[in-house]
Amino acid sequence: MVTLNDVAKAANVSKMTVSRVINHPEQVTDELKQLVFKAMDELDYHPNFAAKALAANTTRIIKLVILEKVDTVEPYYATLLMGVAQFLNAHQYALQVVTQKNANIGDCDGYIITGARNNDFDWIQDLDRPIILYGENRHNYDFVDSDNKYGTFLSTSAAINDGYQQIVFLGIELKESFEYSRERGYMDTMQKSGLQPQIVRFGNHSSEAQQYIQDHWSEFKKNTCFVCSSDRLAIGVERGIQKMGGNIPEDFGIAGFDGVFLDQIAEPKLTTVKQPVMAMGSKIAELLMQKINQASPEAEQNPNRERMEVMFSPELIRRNTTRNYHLN
Amino acid sequence: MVTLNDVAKAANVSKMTVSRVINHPEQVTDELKQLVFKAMDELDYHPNFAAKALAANTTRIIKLVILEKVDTVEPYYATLLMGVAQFLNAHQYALQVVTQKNANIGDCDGYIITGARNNDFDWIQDLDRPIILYGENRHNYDFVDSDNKYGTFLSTSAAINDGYQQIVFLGIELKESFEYSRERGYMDTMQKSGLQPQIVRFGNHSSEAQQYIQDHWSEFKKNTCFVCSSDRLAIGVERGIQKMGGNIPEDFGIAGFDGVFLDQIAEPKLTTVKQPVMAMGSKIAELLMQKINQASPEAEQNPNRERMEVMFSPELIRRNTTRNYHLN
DNA sequence: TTGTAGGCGTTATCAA
DNA sequence: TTGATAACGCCTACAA
Repeated sequence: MVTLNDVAKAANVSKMTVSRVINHPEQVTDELKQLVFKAMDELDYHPNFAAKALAANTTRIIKLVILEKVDTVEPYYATLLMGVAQFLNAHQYALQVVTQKNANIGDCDGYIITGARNNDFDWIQDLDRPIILYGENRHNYDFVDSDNKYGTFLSTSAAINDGYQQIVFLGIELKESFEYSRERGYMDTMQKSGLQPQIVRFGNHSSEAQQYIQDHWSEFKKNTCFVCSSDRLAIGVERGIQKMGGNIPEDFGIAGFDGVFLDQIAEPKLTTVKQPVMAMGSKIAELLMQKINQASPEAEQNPNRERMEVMFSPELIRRNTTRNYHLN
Repeated sequence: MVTLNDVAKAANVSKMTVSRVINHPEQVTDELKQLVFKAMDELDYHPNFAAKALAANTTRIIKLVILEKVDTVEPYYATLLMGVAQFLNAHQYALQVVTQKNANIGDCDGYIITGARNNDFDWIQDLDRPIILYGENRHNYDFVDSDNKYGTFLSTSAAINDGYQQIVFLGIELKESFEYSRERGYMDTMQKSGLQPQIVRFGNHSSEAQQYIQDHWSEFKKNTCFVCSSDRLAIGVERGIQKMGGNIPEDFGIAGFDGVFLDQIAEPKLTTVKQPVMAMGSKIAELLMQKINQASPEAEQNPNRERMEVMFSPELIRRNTTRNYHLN
């Protein structure tokens, strides 16, 4: 294993100079820097993760907390994780994937929390390291999310432009921030267009949405679009319409939300609001590292400090469940 | 932070004794052990990951290599990862999730490799740490997998017992070990029952399976069961049958393979061969740690050493795409 | 601007 | 069986 010392010898300097070239390059003359870089290169030097952590009295470990029942684990976690991992790897941080149950075993430098519901915040509050949440929240925690309101604005206004007359919103029966934002995006867009909003809500299961469509089939005139708060619901709607013999997308349109995996599984493939999950994962890691590096007890306590909220713009992917897919 | 030293003082012993209590308890008298345990407990001592790694000249990092295009990432990865993470966390190992591209950045103690295809083995061969693969292979690497042959034995023989007359196997067009095993399980079971096997193969996409069903609809008599090599294919079959107006499960049965996520998304829900993905994840981690702890250059080189192959028995989940779901 | 000394928490080695 | 010492690779603090 190549160490600082080896590089130092090769470059004919002390190991502190090498260390400085890495961590405080501005304190070293260009001349020496060149020598050191050359030596590092030739020896293929890679800093030792553990030694770094030990000396700095940090762990260089980030915990990714998944607050969902294990058997429910949504497919987007895999993608989110890839994004997180990418950034972390590049900055020599290791990852620990945990559930709430075993989250307190062992130390770490910071937390990424996903799937947090309102009743999780008691627990989250007790964590004593920097935290970034995946998902907007009303508890004043820093977060990264896609712009949920803008997302349903996109799908709702597309439905309007496509000429659907009746536009129904299928929401998730959950008193969570992201759901409110999605409903708001729909409401605002409808109102601006002078259209009558109509919202129904279910648990996030395709079967409930399907059942709803079948039970209320007579209420839907041709030329109706269903704007959904998730692809799961959208798939249920699609099945319900197919079962009742409705024509997609000519007479009935469907727009989903999420754009991870499920939208591709559906047939016809879903028009959906796609979240850039991978990029969001990287951003979360980036923000967390930023917080870790600035971390000071005062800063953390300061009620006036600015809250970090990063919203990614989702994108409307037009596919085969809304009319003008041929424009795509 | 509580260190070995703190515990040692509290227990009135040297820190080496404390260290031994943790790592070589058989070398310490019961008397002292009790004292040390008590002190550790009272102080809530947790060993320092980085210090351990530094002293032992290891990294205590395991790389999980995902060899798939990022946008394809299958949902089961999330579940597998939870299994791996669970074991690793319990043993103070950290995880690094990487793709092939960035797998060589930074050191590690071992590799877990998933999604390896035949053309990946050139690269895998160059890795110089213990390796466990997820998935059987013909390259003599240690692996954990579900018993693929047994899996299709289960689904095929259930189809026979359910009284389906014609039993068609839909395979994945891939020259990979797992696919051969699944086809073999079907073939053997058919032959033993004196039935005529019939195999067709596609890329692993639901649309291809659906198309096949529609194109060949006239060839399938009522009382046919489609045994599939993946839930993706099974979903396609289900759609094809529905489109053609076939009756599931009375006239046409479907059995999938995998049992992660997709089987639940289908409607009717799929009868499928479920792999215990979470448990397999834990087992992979366990085997890898075992290898790491025994690791010696000779052992690794020894061509006679026993290959580790752990097969998990999958389970047939009877749901609504085969006849006797009411038995469930 | 550069170098020296000491310490981070743990473990292997050797001595008692 | 137990304890003292040195080492792992890096970084901070201080000295030159």
